[in-house]
Amino acid sequence: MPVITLPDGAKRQYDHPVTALDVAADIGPGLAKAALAARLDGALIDLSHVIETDATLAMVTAKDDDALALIRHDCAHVLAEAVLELYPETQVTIGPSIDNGFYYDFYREAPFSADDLAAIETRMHAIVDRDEVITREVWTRDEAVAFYRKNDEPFKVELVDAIPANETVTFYRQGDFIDLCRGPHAPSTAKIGHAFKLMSVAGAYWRGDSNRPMLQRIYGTAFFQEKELSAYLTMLEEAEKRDHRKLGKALELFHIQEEATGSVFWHPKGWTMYREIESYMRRRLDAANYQEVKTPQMIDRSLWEKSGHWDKFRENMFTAESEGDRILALKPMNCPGHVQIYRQGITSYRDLPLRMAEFGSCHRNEPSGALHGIMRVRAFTQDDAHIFCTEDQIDSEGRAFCDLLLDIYRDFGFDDVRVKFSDRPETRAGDDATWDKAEAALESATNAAGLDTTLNPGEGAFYGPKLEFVLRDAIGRDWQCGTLQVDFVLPERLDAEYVAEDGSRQRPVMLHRAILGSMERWIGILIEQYAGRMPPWLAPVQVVVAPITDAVTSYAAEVRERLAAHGVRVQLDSRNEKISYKVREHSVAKVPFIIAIGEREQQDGTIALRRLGDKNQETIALDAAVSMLIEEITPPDLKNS
RNA sequence: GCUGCUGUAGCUCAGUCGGUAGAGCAACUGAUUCGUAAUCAGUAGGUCGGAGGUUCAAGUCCUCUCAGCAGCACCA
Repeated sequence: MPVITLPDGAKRQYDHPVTALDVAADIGPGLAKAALAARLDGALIDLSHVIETDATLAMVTAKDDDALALIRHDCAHVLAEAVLELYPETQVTIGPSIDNGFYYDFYREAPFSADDLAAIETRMHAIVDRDEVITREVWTRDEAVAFYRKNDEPFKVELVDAIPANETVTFYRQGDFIDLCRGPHAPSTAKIGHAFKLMSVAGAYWRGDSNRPMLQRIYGTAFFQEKELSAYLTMLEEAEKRDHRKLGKALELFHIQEEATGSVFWHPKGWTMYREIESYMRRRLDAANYQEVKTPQMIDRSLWEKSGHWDKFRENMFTAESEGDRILALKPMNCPGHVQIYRQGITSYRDLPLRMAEFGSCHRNEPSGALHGIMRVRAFTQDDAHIFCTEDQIDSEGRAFCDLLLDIYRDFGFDDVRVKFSDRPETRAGDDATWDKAEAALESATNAAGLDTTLNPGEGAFYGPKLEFVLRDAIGRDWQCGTLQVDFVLPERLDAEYVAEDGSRQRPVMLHRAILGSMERWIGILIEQYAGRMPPWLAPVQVVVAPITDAVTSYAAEVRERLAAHGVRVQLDSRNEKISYKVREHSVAKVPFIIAIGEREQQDGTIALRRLGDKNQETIALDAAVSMLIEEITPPDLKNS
């Protein structure tokens, strides 16, 4: 008979099998009421689960980390129940909890409208109020298949069919609704509470396969407390405000228009940022012993055939015609071009590692649905480089790269970087020994750099393993920025070689690497990270000098001159407007420093400085202010030197 | 690319039952010289994304198309 060990180490002995709920009730009625599920020897179970042997047991309540996912999953079932009650012709398929809520995929001819969503949500509240008991049932797989065949639900039949014939499956029933589900679930629908909301409906392919039918996915979110829900919704609103597409327009950084979808028109202010970032990167690359090059925008198809891109990447390549039937392709990548430079002349082992960098403008014909502001475009510039090296140098080059990348990310204000490690895919080039070596080298590079990686099994490129450096945007979307890829294949295909110590000809390894990824995406991420309030060194306009009356304009102009002479991006706002109007306007434009000049400042040779976001201002002697501002706007890599 | 939604002034949006287009902000002009997040007054601004159709009449209804948005798929 079971001995139950509780989290505090206490043991309870029973002379008969008990349910998790029995144990909870034994501990106290409050706990029995609060319990949503339990954890049996670490695994989540229903409260109704019968325990027959010795085990450790912990109750899961709203305080538990897993509890939110649990009620969200419950909520998905309530959503499905509501949909079936309102639209009986609908087929339910799959509905899990996800990071910020849950969804359920439905098959139904007619699309769900916004009004439908409101009606469904209302019905969901009613179902919660009904407090339907949620019960678990164990069926044989064959029973389940027969059930769904009879109901003519092919999607469910497919799910159950995938399970081995002699196994059992579990169903969860609440009211008249029953669904194939692993569980666990809370004991009744009332446990969900009312702090939930349906967010949107959108298409989603059945089983994530674009060749299969499209279902309608209804997204929702749920919390334990109403105020948690409203906090989440407020957070979404705030995130929307820092959307780079809105800010890019509002701050006059760039625009995109119909005639050039997926390409950016950089306005003077946006281009100032762009150039500042490019200059910074150039300094960092110089310091890290990279050599910068520039390769052709269009290259004959024959080179892309050799490199393998024509085969594997043709759909995404733009082409142009010339001289009759000659086909040129706009480069989607810089690597083949770099190999052409590498191949000029003979390379000695003494020249390796050779680090070749390019701010390479690439064109890729991305699917229309993939385009997103300046984050995902068809014309973009990579801070690309290829390191030609020996296999033995992969490790040290990888480390140096990770260090450089982290240092650069830090300079831009990103400390929290997630790294995905993609190892060997099913179909690949190169033998296992080489892969072992490459993977080990990449791993040691990340370890040395102090990076935590998550494994992305089998997601490596066919030519080698890769690291992907991922940042998350304001709206919670992940964007891949940096990458480090080990490549044994391209040097072979494009016949790159070097002369080894013993005089033999050898293949170099190519490390493909980017830090920012694309200039466009990087700037988009920066805008969202800072909500448009760029660090002073990146701000398009760093200082505005605003005279309070005409009488002091000449002194204000002098202040402007002083700053401009030191390379400060400074403007004089001598318009006939009140100082409060100017302060508001330049604050809205997110200028980091506003200098107000009045009679007092003119007389004393001072300035009144106001920092963006501050309510107050300080009066500083002009000389001191100039040197302070110069320090403030100095790019991070040039500070203290 | 797929599903759904959206497209009206530089921006944010309103526009009823089909009856010939409206607000705020921005812009421009004038007045105001005013010490830290919007001074007042006036003026101008639109082939209603594009093409076709229905109608006496289309921003409004229908078809096609382009673009944007959300999600899915894609991102070597």
